[in-house]
Amino acid sequence: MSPWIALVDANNFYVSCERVFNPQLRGKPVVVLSNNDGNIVARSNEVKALGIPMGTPIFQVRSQIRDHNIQVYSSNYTLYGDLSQRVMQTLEQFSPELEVYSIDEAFLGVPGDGEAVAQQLRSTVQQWTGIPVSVGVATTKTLAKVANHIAKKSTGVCVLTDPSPALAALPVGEIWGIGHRLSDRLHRQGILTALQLRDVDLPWIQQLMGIVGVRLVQELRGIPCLPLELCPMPRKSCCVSRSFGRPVTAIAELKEAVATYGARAAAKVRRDGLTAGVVTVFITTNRFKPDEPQYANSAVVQLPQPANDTLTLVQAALRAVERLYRPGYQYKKAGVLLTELGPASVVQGDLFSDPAQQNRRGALMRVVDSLNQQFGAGTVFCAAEGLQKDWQMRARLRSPGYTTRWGDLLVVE
DNA sequence: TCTGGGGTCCTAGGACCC
DNA sequence: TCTGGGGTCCTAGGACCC
Repeated sequence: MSPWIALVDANNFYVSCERVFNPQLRGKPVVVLSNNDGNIVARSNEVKALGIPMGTPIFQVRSQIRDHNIQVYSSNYTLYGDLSQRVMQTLEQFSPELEVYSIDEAFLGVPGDGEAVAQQLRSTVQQWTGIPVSVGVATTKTLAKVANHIAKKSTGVCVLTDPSPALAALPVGEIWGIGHRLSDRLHRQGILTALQLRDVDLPWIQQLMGIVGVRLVQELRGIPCLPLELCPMPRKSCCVSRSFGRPVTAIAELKEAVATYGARAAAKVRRDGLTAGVVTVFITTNRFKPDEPQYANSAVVQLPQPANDTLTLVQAALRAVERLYRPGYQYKKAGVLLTELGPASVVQGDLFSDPAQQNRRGALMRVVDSLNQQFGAGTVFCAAEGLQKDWQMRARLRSPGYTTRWGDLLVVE
């Protein structure tokens, strides 16, 4: 195992993605919104400096948007996913020990001179992809997170050779793995800094936080407990859910939405070479409107045998909607969750299944997937998904698909 | 008017079995 | 009054992450 772990984390990733293809945004305050144009999920440094917190609902800061001429974008996950891949491919050049941790973060095992590698990682990613990253280097993942934290606030690179001063300056709630609940619990015990947490008694922390706490303390001490996950474990669930652009009351519309989400989820598990054994559908009204009647429920459909074809999964999801739907409510959100995922290669038929029909379904899905891949998502779809989709989420301010749609290619004049 | 989406892991308690 | 022990599996809820 390499002596160092580097955490490479993109700066303001979604904003940086927008800036790659729209250089006029550089130096200007920019935010990217969540799905349905609801909350701020990415902020440029200029916006952070204004004190607008992460996750703020956009409608609460309308006046600041106007006064400071903040540039606002809807999420463009296709673009961000594509640029993420480019960043990860760049990182692969540096080490075979790469763990892609999220869309904008990766851990790397790096040998030799941590400082030199960190500098090189940073400049190469910038040059090859246009995305600015910060690099934190230390001996465990948790300490690499701390190092990255410092890198972000300083030169973009930090090698943590002596962690103690950094830990003394770090509030316990900012440690990776300590959320606000655990932070409160630790505060009540008089533990305020990362350094204090590092130096607690192990049995005591086991009592307070369980095995998670023990691992965390060990990591702070420089003893690795969280290994690099070099080959990603196959996922265990797949969820597609969205808020609606407006309240939905009719079951017909709810069914369209759930069929749409179910089809998306089916395509995702097929892409990953998986099948699902169970389909769960959930629907809910708007929890932010306590004056309106509230209803939230979910229904589970166990499939007779694991499947990944759109027709089977959508039919199951629609049966669930019929069980769930109650008239008289304003629905705000619905979702489809696929679980009991397993490899598609080992699916075996049950007594009553018709192998010939399954082969035809499989062939059909391969054609559908390749058409949608080639000509764009939505080229071929289930009639149940609807045509108008008036209920669809808002994304009024979406940037073009610069890297994934021929029609959106950047034109240089 | 307007408040996101997609995941993972751990634990406690109950059901069930021998 | 007195009421096994140990193991596994499942589930719901809690907590966290980006």
